[in-house]
Amino acid sequence: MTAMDDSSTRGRSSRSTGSARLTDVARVAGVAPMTVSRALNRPELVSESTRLRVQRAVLETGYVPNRVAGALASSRSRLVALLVPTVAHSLFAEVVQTVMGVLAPQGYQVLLGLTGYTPEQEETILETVLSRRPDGIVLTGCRHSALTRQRLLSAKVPLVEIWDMSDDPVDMLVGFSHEAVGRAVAEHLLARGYRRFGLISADDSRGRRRVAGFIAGLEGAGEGTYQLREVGTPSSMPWGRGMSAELLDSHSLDAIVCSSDILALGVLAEAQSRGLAVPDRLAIMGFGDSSYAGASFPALSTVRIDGAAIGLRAAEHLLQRMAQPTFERAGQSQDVGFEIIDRDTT
Amino acid sequence: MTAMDDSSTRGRSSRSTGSARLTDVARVAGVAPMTVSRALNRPELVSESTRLRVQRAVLETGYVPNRVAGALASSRSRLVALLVPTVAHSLFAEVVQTVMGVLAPQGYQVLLGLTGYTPEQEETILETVLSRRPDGIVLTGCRHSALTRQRLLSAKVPLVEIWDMSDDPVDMLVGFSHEAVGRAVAEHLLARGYRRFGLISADDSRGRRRVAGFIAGLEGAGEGTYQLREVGTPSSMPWGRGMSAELLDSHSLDAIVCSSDILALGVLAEAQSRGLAVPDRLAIMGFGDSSYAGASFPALSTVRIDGAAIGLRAAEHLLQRMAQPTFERAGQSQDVGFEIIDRDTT
DNA sequence: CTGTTAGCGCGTTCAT
DNA sequence: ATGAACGCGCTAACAG
Repeated sequence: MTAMDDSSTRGRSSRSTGSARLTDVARVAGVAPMTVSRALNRPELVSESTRLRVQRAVLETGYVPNRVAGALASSRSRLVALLVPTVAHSLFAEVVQTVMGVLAPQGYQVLLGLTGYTPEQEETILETVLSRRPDGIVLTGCRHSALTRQRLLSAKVPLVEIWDMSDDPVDMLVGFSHEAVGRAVAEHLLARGYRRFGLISADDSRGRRRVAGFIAGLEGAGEGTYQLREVGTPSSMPWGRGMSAELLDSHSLDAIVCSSDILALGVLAEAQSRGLAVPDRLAIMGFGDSSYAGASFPALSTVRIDGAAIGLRAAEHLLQRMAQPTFERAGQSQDVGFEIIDRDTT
Repeated sequence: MTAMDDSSTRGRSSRSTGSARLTDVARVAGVAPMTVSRALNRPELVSESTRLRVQRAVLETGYVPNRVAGALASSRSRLVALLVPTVAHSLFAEVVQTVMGVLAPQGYQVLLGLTGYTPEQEETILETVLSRRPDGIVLTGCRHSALTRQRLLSAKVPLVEIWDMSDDPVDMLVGFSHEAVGRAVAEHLLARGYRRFGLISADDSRGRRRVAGFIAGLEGAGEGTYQLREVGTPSSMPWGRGMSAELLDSHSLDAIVCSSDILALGVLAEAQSRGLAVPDRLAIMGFGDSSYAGASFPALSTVRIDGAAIGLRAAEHLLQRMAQPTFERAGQSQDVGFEIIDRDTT
């Protein structure tokens, strides 16, 4: 049914195998190219009969619209850039899932960028991403290099920064404060009587800010001691298990605070193998918990981050702004907060 | 430094804020647009002096190339479509990471598509993806709808199907046989003396084929009984814990086989809370293990899938093919296999 | 409701 | 080593 009609002398010489174009459909349907374009993009502006003829012609030619031409002509790419450090972390994977789940039904496709955890990579990737002229950008974090920030500002594209908090967002912002997380965890654990802490953190800037917040929390209370260890990426259970073993061998600890839930599971494995009662002899605090580890291993405490809510709101803000004809920075922040979940809680 | 030079009368009326174009850079540099294009894309064809003038002009204008125009003019999008069911699963996240890790340094950007687990979604997403004219496609699975397969064939784009095995790949294929996994697990566990099995599988077609392979393995051996349960997506520890609790309440079981490692962790939690020795009283078999759960909880067995190897090879095959000037289907398959990891192994 | 005209910003091709 | 002309496939803007 979709055979290429041989009678149609294709436009130029070497288009040996190229797919059908709008003009091909138009010729087959016996209408002008513009009418085909309308029949496809704004069917309500076209009469029923021609719409049907066009549909038939589309099937007959096997036409697939060329959106790169469309984007160039209309200055609307229907592309959203989504920049996250990694997808190999359940938290960011959750964000990607929800953002795409909202955008895809609205006809937006996602250009994914993996920025790692360094501003340099972010800078490079942002440049290549901007060259696609996306209609919107979702970007993880809000501590950018000067050049990144400048490009963001001059790009005149709706932008949502996520997963962090700042006083002067570039445009829109949905996230939470990492310092606040650290401080809250410190206060929470101190209140429950823990005093000697091990900290296992991934080598990433936001993780370090959570650690800094934690330490500030201890200092503010004038109590508690801590040992800090950094692990490489990607975080994994063996890292958590190995680092906690090292910490427990050399120090007497009440509690271990991890920068992800997967590290916390590794710590749990180590505690179990040592016969340490969790959380009575040793408290274990994770971060994120998008796989709901805490629901299955209730001895695990965690800082629950609602990645789905962040993704959802970011995508919705973006959609709203992309729908507006005039570009204007919003300058609004939304703090979705976090929740410390503990076996004692609820 | 990047101020828009006001003396330059921008081409047309309403480009109030549009970014600089190639012609703008050319004017500032005092050369022809074509020379700027070359200085940027093929610097070796341009004299050192003009190259430097162009570089300066680029900085001065804040020029960011418009790759949608470039793609239209050159018929090379430098875009690779990557279609996976989800990224909220460590296995596919690992594939995404490695594919992007290989492609980004080569100047390719990734258009991500989430197909869920249904051929219908795959069909829809493939259509929108093809409209961007990607230079290559990585697609999960090889059981497509008729329309999908036809579009794939007529798209004339290098394609790698991954994560499955087939006799007649559309183009290139890197994966493993799900039936073989199921059968191997059955034989492995039977050989170790297990007989009464619980199967917890996600509601996905490849998972079902692994289950079918497992059952075929039992029937081939003429031994073993099984109870099957399906869980919803996304898989999570609570699903594993809940389903295994239900199974263990109503049946006397030797072993529980899960369609993912995260389910297996939930089963482990349930076993621990019941005081069941693992794997002596109850064997637990996962699938994937890209978070290396088995390394930290050695009581867990698993079918180890090397998602990184799959992503790596897929990306490399694609790069090679995209570099070739003439399009030609390869028709080659690569079985990367799998490995059953058991506490008894090694 | 439908058609015509005129580019979108760039790379290919050929000339110099 | 550099430039000029042309068109990639589509849509905005206007006309009818």
